[in-house]
Amino acid sequence: MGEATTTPRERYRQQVRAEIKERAWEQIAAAGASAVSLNAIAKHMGLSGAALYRYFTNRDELVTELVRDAYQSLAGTFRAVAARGEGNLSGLAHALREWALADPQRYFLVYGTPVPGYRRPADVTVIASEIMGIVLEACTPQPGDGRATPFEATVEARPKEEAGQPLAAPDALHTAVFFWSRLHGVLSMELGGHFTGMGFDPALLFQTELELLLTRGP
Amino acid sequence: MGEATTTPRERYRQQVRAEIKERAWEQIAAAGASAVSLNAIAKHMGLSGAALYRYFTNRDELVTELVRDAYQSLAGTFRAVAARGEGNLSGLAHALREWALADPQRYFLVYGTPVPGYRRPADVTVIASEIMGIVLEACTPQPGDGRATPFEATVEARPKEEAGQPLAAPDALHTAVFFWSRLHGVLSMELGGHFTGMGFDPALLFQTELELLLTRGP
DNA sequence: TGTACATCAGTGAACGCGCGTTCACTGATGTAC
DNA sequence: TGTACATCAGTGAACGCGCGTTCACTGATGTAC
Repeated sequence: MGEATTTPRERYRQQVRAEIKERAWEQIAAAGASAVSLNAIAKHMGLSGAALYRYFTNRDELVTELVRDAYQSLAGTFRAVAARGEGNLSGLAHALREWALADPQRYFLVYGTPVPGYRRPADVTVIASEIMGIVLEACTPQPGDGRATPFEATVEARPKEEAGQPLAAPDALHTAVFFWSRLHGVLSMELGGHFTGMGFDPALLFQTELELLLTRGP
Repeated sequence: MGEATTTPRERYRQQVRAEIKERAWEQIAAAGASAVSLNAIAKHMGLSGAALYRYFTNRDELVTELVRDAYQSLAGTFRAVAARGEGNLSGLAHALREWALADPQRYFLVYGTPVPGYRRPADVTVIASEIMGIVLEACTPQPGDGRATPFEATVEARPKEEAGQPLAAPDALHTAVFFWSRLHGVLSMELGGHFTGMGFDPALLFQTELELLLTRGP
């Protein structure tokens, strides 16, 4: 254990911080991100509202911390999947879906409606590009790999251009972006309830979209 | 003009209602949907807060009305496109993108992060399915049309199944759903700023995704 | 081990604020005769 | 056309509420000698 130097006080501090964030997540799950309230969290914890200012300088810092944690959680999930040797597009896709379904509001905090005027802190942007990096890696043909692309179908089998307008080369970045946007499309429609009453199984839709991506590329 | 029976008072009423909604949209554009405030709107219009209760029974009714208007606006846009004879997938896609870019927050009010616990009123759901109906129509081969599907490439040229797992038949509903989810994916990533700093032209991405859909189907 | 001091978690009162909403009212606009 | 009445837009004061945040404080926990 590297944190042997951690004092009991510091440990307690981190526990309370963690509980504050947990309560904040409960509020978000119950009424959306704008419902996060320091006073309400304090009351729920049996503390006075002022006590929370020992742990966060203000409400904004708490929310920013939640956003950061959300990004970090996804990055960690992806890293774990990759470490398990399942860091291909299929593995990442299923990890993404599981992660999103586990806490939809956390997912939306990252990829949902942007709050006008809100700027992601620089370090969060770094985590975001780390996430994209892992996807990108899955889209990059590995040396020693049998195939030249992450797809089962070969690139050559696909039409090179359409109606005289050349399509962008299906390079890794291109693939990663469409991997992301398509899965986000299906996922956010599912979580937003836009499929309900249409007689579709969202899991199957996700799977279908993923398979189309895997077999044909973007 | 069928509204010849409208009294001046009623006309005035509608004007004020319209201005209230306009101010509400400004608030949404500035700080998100949760920032809609009757008092702030009233102050901005030079009225007392209580005056607005002549026009909306409460805050909730105003917000619901905005949601309804957003759906109706998109439905109207789609209807107009169809009436212009451009109701194919390409025409609808570009209309969707224009509509979304014209007012991103309006777009997100419809397809953005769902507010936990919020139920769309029944009549809004009706409009939503009307919108889907127009898309569905564009996905349905028209009698007298030269082609059997809305795609340039024929269905037969595509592999019927992959790895022994049969793909769902690319029928109209299937096509419509993927049309919607893919374009929503690209659009919401663009509007959410998740493409910034990646060196992509969002318009081109949208166009590319659309063309892939048109030439290869879902 | 005991004492003196420093650190720090948490309190409770207070601040100003903006919110949604109600209510009795004034005054202007429209309607009926 | 003029008068009597009804309708209705808007006022302003008031309500209770919860919010974020500050501040001087108490009391418990940790540290130094």
